Amino acid sequence: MTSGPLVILGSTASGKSDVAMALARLHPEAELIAVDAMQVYSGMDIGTAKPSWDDRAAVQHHCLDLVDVADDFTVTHFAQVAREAIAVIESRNGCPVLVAGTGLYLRSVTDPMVVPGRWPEVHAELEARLEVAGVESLHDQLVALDPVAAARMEPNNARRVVRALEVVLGSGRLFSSFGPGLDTYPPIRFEQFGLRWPRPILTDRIARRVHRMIADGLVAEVETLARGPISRTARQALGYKELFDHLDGVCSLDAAIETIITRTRQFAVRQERWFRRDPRIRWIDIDDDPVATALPVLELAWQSWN
RNA sequence: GGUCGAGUAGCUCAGUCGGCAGAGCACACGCCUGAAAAGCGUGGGGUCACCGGAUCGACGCCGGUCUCGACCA
Repeated sequence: MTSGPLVILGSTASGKSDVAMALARLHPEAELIAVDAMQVYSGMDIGTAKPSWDDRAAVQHHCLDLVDVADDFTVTHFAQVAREAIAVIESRNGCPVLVAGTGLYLRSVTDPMVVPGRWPEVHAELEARLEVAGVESLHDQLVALDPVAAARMEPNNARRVVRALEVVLGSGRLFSSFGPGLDTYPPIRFEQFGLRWPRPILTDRIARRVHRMIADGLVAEVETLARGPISRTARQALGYKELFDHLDGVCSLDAAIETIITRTRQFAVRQERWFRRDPRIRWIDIDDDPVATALPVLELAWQSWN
């Protein structure tokens, strides 16, 4: 059986970074690629649980700090950078190991995804129509133009309806004609391992981690960001948007922390739901020490890979 | 001790004239193609504090009990 680069994936607080670091320390040729929609922002370190500077000095990391917090960021940009990183690592006989928490970003790297282009003027016009005419009107038009795409989304999901119409009107092609969709899982060269926890234990880990982030100075980090411009993409990061609210006087610090914990828990569940649909993932069940449990499994895979 | 108010889903609370028990959040399940830590859909869940009464019929009306809060003593 041929196998390719390893992917270590899991929800937030699943311990995937620790496991990846432990694996990389055993294999000097390993280089880590962070597949994470928020760790691409420089200046957002504590709240995104970015690898420490010590870890980054010990093991080569990629796809961290790609852009300034003032910039928007997209899947396509990520896919491009990550694919380049993989190519560079392999060209010097290194071994890329993807550490993934953002499902869509991971698919954009591992799968042959064709993401349609952008048509900003069409998009702006659709947003304007959304204001006056409402989602139903736009969805009706999508049903008429691209029934397949329309059937794949909730009529109420304005963001997706607008995007699909943007592509149809802008490209002259059907939105549904771009790639097979996310619900097909073709064979790929990546070997994916998922870290899976009993939910109550993960919930507890999340709460403890949020409190540790606060103790580590997350509020000060957010205060620093609040002084400068920040993109809508970065602004919505968990732990940041709630503390922006707190700093604006919307809620107390304790209330903000409770909200962060709740939303992070919900996010972790959404990550699990995304990943568990992918039949290509091999799951490692953990209920205590992620490194001790997962490392032997990954070592086996590593041996058959190299 | 007295007066008034409150008690309804895990939480915060709506519930009109007595006529099938509701919302938001939480939770569970699902979706996802240039914002994805984003955006959306579906669902489960009730001794309407308790006991009794009048009524064809009570969360609602009458009597009593308990708990909480405010005020008065």
